[in-house]
Amino acid sequence: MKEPLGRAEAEEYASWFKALADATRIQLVSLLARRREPMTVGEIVEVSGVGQSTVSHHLKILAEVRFVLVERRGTSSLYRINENCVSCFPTAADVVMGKPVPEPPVCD
Amino acid sequence: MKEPLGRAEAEEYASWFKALADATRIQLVSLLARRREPMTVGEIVEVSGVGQSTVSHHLKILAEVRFVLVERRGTSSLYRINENCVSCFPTAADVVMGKPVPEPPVCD
DNA sequence: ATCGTTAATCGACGATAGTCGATACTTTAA
DNA sequence: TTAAAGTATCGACTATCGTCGATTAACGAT
Repeated sequence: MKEPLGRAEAEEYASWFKALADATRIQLVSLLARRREPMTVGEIVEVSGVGQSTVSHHLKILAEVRFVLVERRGTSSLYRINENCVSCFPTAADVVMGKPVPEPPVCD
Repeated sequence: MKEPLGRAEAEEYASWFKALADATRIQLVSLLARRREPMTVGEIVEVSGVGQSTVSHHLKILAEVRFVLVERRGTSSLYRINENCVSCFPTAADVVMGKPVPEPPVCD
């Protein structure tokens, strides 16, 4: 029988799911996904109604697993969905099947 | 343009991902997935090395989203993976594409 | 160089979540 | 009915997380 996941792998898997385990982050992802163009933090703050520092905090978490990509343009930061990461994001079936934990893809 | 997810839907999505956003729960799922037969809480406690009340607590969380199914047999509780739920578990792409939040499937 | 704009970081607070030991509950066996 | 076994729940503690306001840092314009 195949061995169950060790603690280290389990934590790696969990860190992926943690990125989407918050309603605010789900909303930010949903918002970015519905805009063709990248959005600045200020725009996101306006539309979402969440505080600026809070938005920045959540975007950082999403960026750490490369779910979103950031590009600095002048004094602004442009955030957009990383389509590559969306497709590499692990599924529940991956956990059950014991698939190796994906690494966040390196992009631009 | 399609509307981004509202708060209520975002929280429903988040509650799915929260179920797998903990390393211990990932390990329990992984363990159950690799055993053909259902396991009792006692067996899971032995193999996982986690305290009995902690195991019970995590199994309850997994059962609430029907990721695992429980069947009482005598004084024991038999837990097993719910294959239906594994396949209906939302993916990151579902969030991005604005797919309706899945309902945990009703089983047996 | 300074000022204004934008975003990231810091510090603090309350809320939530994970863990454990102890206790209560449920079911079977005697 | 009692006792024993197995599990769920409770209470407490700690750690982590989400949020906000304030501050700092980075950049462009004047």
